[in-house]
Amino acid sequence: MATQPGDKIRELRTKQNLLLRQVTSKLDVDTSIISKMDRGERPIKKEQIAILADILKVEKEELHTLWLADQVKDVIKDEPLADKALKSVSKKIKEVK
Amino acid sequence: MATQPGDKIRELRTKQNLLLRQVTSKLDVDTSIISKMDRGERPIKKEQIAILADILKVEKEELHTLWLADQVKDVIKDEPLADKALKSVSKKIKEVK
DNA sequence: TATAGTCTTGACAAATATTGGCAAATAAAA
DNA sequence: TTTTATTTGCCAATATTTGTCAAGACTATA
Repeated sequence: MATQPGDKIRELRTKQNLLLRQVTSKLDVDTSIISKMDRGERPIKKEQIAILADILKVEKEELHTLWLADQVKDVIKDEPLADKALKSVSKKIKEVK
Repeated sequence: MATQPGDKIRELRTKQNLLLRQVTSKLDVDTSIISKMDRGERPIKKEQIAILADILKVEKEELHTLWLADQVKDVIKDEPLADKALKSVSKKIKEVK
């Protein structure tokens, strides 16, 4: 299963036999950018997620959650205190609700 | 209780009757910067956390966890899917262990 | 092998964001 | 009030991010 947004995007694209070029046209970037986004070499912008979900006929929410988790992972990777920090944030979120 | 690193730093500093100027000397930045960091107007760098913990005689880990949580919060704030994303990241972390 | 189509890579410039310093304004203390 | 401490807004320097381009690699087909 795809756990990174890039993997998911590639998976969806290839399954639907879409070329990079066909995706870029709506996303308004060069094919090379998408190629890189696919492989996690370039970050994906939040606005692009919505467009991609549209093109690839997948729930925006699914892709967006994947993207958001990836953003978080970027912050806490290599951090020994990651677990503590995550718990504290989760707790704080609940309090707000 | 202080939940943001800035609040904590200010709390510690004032309790110990330290002036901004006295903190800046070891941190090598202008007082205005620390004033801003205190109030969350400027981000605090990771390296500065260790120095601050030193100056303020507090556990590095405590300050660092606070800082990390703040970084995460920055990413997920205003995100309706925050909770889902956080859970998925937590899960992923455990798997790695 | 040759060719055409697709994808990947790296270098580059432009745009954007981040940084800290300074000086003036404000607040607090004496 | 005078002095000291903190805050604020703005600036220039620096760093990061962005997308484009062109060249190279890969794949399939004839």
